[in-house]
Amino acid sequence: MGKELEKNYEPDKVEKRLYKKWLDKNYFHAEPDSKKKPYTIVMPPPNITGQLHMGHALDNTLQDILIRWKRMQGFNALWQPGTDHASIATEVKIIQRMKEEGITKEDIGREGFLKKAWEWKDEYGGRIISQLKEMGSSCDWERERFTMDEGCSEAVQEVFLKLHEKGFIYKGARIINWCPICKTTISDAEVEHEEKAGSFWHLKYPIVGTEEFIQLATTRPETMLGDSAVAVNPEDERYKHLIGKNVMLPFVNREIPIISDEYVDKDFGTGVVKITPAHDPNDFEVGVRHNLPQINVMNDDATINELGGKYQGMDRYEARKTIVKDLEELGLLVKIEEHVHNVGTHDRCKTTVEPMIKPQWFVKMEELAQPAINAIKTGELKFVPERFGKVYLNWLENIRDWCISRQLWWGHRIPAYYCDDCGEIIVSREQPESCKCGSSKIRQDEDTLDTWFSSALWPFSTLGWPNETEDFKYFYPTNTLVTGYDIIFFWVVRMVFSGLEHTGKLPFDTVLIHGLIRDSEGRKMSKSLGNGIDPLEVIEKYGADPLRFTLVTGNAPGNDMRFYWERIEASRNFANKVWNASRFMLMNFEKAELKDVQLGDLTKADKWILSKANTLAKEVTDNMDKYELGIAVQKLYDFIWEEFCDWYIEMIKPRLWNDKDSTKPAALWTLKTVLIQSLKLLHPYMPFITEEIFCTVQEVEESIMVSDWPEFKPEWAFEIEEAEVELMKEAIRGIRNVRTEMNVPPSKKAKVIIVSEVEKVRNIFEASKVFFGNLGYASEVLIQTSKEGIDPDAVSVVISDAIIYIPFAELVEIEKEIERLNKEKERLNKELQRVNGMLNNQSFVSKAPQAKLDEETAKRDKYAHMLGQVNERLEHFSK
RNA sequence: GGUCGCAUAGCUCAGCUGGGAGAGCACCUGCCUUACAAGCAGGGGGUCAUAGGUUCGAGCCCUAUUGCGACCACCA
Repeated sequence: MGKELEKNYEPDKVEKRLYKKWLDKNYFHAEPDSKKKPYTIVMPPPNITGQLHMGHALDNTLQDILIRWKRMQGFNALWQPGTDHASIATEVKIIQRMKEEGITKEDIGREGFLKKAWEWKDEYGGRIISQLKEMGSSCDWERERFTMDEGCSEAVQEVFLKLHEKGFIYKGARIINWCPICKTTISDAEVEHEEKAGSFWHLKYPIVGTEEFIQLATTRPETMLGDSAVAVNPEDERYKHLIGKNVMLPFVNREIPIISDEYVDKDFGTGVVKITPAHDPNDFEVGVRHNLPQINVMNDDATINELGGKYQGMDRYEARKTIVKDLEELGLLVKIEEHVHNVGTHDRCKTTVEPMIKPQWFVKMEELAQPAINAIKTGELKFVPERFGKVYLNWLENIRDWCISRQLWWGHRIPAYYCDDCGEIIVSREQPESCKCGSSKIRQDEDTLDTWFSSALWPFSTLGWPNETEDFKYFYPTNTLVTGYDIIFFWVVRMVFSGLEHTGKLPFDTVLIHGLIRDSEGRKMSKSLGNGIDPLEVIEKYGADPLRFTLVTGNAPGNDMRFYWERIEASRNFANKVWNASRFMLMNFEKAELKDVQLGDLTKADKWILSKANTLAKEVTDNMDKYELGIAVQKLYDFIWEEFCDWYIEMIKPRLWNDKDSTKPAALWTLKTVLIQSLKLLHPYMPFITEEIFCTVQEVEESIMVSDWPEFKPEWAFEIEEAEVELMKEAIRGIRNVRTEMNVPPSKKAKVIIVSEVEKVRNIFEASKVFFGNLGYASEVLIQTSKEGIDPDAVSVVISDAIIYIPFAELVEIEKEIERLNKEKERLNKELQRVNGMLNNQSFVSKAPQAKLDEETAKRDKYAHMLGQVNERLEHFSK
């Protein structure tokens, strides 16, 4: 053991070196191996435009913990990484950059644009990957994939063709969400509903052939240009007589019918609704039921088109203002009310979405959703925490057809071709030479697919599907999916039904959901607020281990977490604690020879800590099995800091510093064994520091990450010794406590006399005399059967089955001692009262389990005995 | 409108199948004890939101209420 460690742990000196070592040794790589059980996690692919943020840091920390743990458990662990082309997000960014250069998409055309996009990908795609590496992520980088690489694109084509063939993909003119800024359709999932203050305009339309008007209310008066009916509820007595009549639509002078439809709520507004099938999803449905014309009055940029008469060319909001003004002039505006309503906005650019009718490609969802619904109902698919299963189920049960075509260039181009002569639509892998009508004027659909169409296939496209590769057969289905609750709809749902449909298997069995990292005030971290904490900054200042540790500490799955630098510091302090415990060990090993040590050579203290470490391994594993990482990490923290450092290391110092002590080798062996065990358990959470210490202590190159995960060993279970050491700790705590209360400085040593009538107890203290010197500031320890010969005025501590006298050389204030004893008496009385309350309760005695009964009975005896001792002491002082 | 979550120490949060309220930070006291002052020892501080109920026993289960928060939703 010639190696030494620095006084403080300095992450920047070790992290890069260790990560490189892991890569060089190829530890992260997994190959199919029929002799081992696979464990697979597929990484949610970050966008190529992305920069590492706290969300990624959390997501990847959780995955790395699981994968490192399973790898150590002996699984053939594969963490499959990659990136997402993120069609719209990337395209927007590229356009922005082109704008700075004064170029538009149209200037350079589709091909030119795609060239730029790939350049972008080459430039930025690797950035987030290298940032993930700084986190310590143990992904199999050799397998890094991209949603638009050849294999993934093949999968996309295959799925499109298959779904089309089965009739699940269709093209139709339906109402879709249109973003007038991005100039593309978006899916329902991409629409965010925001409450906005608006107005409710009450208008009246003249009824044809009468002098009457019908009054209605709308939040979007400009859509009147596209009205094709006015609807009332069939049961509404006020309007029954008007059904079937026509109204004259102002400005466009179109006669439209008054119809009746259940959709209209009699009690809302005036009970009359204008119907605009081309610009409202509900009106669209009404229109279909009543066979109304669909009149699209807007251009793609949401300006009014040629059907809008004099309003042509105006932006939708400008048209709104002008139309309201014009209606007012005609006396057709009744009133304006304040009105708060939900407005659909595009989640990316926050532009108000315009519903429009356009021919688009859709995936028919109802039938595809069914197996995904069953999977959660049968329990085959599990969410952690469970409640997110409801969110998932609710979405699937109310699912609508998925609009998958996008008017973008960056993405998978739809494999559909049109014959210019006969209008035939041909879905095929390659561009057909000619149409069956004989024409060769064939062109491909201009649109690309929703970016989630390819991510939906990610768990199997990355493993080689649609080809039956060895990887696919071995690693698929994957096991755990780790992601945030914000993309359950976008991604999780779609992976599940896609996996079931195309591979016949669930893509994973468990979805571990985590929350958001918020700022210290609980706000979402966002660019516009500028309140984001850069994980790379945390790593630079404190290291990756403290960051990872912080992200899993004190958090339950699915809950949001606030970020505090203080918490990072606390984790850093813990890392440093581990570091220094290891330093302590190394320093002592330098001066000693490690002999062969058998379990029989161990002292009670050794057995106590070994037994505790053994239990710890079991508990941590159990917690991790249940994905309770926050609890597991808390147990590790408490064990290492309190039990191992504060108690065990302090207990063995006298043995280590005394070369003549025959138990010194046992202490060294235990120290090392328990430290190594702790490091292994801690490794998934803090990979770097544990590796550095492990290799230094073991003087090996072989990594801790490929060592065996500790398992519970029956031969390490020492219940009796555990109880004995706990008794000794109780005595020492009592002594320290009294000394502080009596204001005795640590430098003042004092004699300690332990009196017990129980032989077993005396033996325990006899065997642990040595600890009282350095832990209890004792100058001398006497153990006796009776209090004979002890200064009756000495300060005393009553513990289970013993009383400890400390005759300080100086006089202590007797009042203080009496006060202290009285407090203790009060405490014991309260405890006794509680226990007696239970034991005297007939229903408790008859109904509580025997174990609980025994436990409480034992406590009663113990407290009663202690109380007797305390009373005896008090009697003495009252004389 | 619907669904779900949260309410526990000054702050931020844990608390697994119901069985004597925990951590980190902050605060108070005393210690530079040869692994660590990024530390050691000791301490104060909680009607577990409110009201009922189930139970021998409730922070935990049930019901209602209040206050936050999230998500979903076609009231024009």
